Amino acid sequence: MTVHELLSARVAEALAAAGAPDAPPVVQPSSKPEFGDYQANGVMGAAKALKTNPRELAAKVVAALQLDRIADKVEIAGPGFINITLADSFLADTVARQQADVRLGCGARQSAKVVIDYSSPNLAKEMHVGHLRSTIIGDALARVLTFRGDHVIRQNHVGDWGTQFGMLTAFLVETEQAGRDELALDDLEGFYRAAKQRFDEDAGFADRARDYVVKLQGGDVRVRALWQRFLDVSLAHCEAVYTRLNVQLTRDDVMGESAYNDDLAQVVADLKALGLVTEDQGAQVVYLDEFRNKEGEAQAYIVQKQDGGYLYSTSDLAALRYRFGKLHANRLLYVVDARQGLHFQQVFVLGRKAGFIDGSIATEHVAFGTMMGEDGKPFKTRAGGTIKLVELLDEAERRAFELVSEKNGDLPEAKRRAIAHVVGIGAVKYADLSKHRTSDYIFDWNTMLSFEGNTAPYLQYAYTRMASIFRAAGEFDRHARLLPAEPAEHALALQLAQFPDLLAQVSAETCPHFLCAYLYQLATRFSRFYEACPVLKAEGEVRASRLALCAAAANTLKTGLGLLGIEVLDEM
RNA sequence: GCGCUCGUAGCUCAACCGGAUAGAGCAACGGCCUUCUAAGCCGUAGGUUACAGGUUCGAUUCCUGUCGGGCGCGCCA
Repeated sequence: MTVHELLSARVAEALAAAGAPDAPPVVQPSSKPEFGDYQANGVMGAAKALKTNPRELAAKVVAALQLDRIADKVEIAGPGFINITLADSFLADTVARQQADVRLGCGARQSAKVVIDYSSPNLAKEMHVGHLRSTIIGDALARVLTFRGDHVIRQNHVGDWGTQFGMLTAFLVETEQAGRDELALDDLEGFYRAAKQRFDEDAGFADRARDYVVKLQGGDVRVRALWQRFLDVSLAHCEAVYTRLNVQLTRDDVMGESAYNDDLAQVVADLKALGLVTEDQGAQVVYLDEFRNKEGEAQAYIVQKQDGGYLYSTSDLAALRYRFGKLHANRLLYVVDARQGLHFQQVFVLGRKAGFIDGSIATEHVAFGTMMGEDGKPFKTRAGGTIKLVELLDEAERRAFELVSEKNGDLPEAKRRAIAHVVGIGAVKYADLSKHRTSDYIFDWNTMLSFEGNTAPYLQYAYTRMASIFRAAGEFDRHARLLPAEPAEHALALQLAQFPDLLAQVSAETCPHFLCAYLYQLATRFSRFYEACPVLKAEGEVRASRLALCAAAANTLKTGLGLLGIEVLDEM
């Protein structure tokens, strides 16, 4: 049982004993240090329901509250808040128990089978900064859920199908026949641009491209082979980016649009059999009552074009059915741009209506904001293009290398390069993960590549301070008895004890920024402890306790950053 | 036109589903390295939470309206 669960249960019992059996306890970490460690706000609501005086009810609740050996102090404040200060010994025991557990107290719960759809780049082009959010938010969620004991299945729903692949394969044939090596596939972006230009300028080529689409989707062996070659190159590029970003996606996780090609006709046939489909102007359309506007007009959801072709609306239905029926998931997460919100609502509603999924499965669109430019308008470079992801990572590592050379120039260059990699990539990822995912995303080199304040390097720096202490200390007992007597020690121990509750929140709300905020607070509390409480200069059991507290902090910080896909360093 | 979403310090962002005096970082100003890494710590200043109503003990949070940004709405994904 976590600290929050324990306190909630005890306050609920006390409320029941005081005559409010069904009142929610509303326990949460205190908003200010003066209010103790936790506050229970449920009394006011309960008093209102019972039509009694909240202060009097609070007194009854406090009298009934069983927190022996848990809390040091329980006070009533304001209109009926109950402020709880936890006992140092309780915090010490809680932290010690967590540290003895590989899951840091986050396991032992009912696990779910969760499919997470994330990253999902279009393989026609190189990955650009717009792919960052889905990739790292999804990866962090996959790690957190796995850590908590869920069975996570990653699905990289790459864009590997559709009209542009006809154009690209046709162009591949052309360039090779012409022996134009300068258009080799190692520059995917340039290759795409050249193909697009050719498509726009030459009607003959455009016709050939359209013919290739038909051949590709019809299973033509030669065109399929060209297509496969293109995909191999593009996927290799993605994998290089994933490796560099420390993102746990492999080729085994790829389940692209093309994988559902053979199911699409069946999806439409099933929808028709259920009487859900209407033909309109030659297209097969589903109208859903759930999406009517005030005039009573239903939103159209096209599942088949008038030329017989299918759309992503169809393949998403096929994927939905696959993830439920074949993968047997009971939770589906789609880490996709918020602009597709309506689309996913339609997919979920229609999928349920068509029986592709049932009520036992949770479907969640883990939406994130649109990337904007520094002027607050939709993002574009001066040339109207996009910034490649590798360019961002190059710049991040370059700046980090400059900084580490300035701060710690005595280190050998290879070491500084290695540090710059971890710091630079960490900064980029943290800058993104630390923002609420639903807010629009402003792309800015400086804020994204900052190394001060609430940034990954700050957290990594705190870790190096811990590591430095361990180096100087030599052998010590990581599990020595904790005696968090000083305020800074108490605050740090409290923070550590809250780790399981925090991860539960991240899992429930699918919000990695909660974890960032937690780790920042952890690092801050450690830094204060570091300033206020000498470790190596202390003696006897105090020294042993502080070393063990550092060890617990280091373990939690490293684990937490690891769940964000961010590495730590022993020195930087 | 309809729908979704957002509007918080000069800037970038929080605020744990209605709780106490709205918190951080950056930028500004002032302190702290002979002592475990100063990428740090401490302090000062900075707010009519876009605006107007409403709901109640209590609203950044919920409801209505207005203004403003972004996005989405039948054959791209």
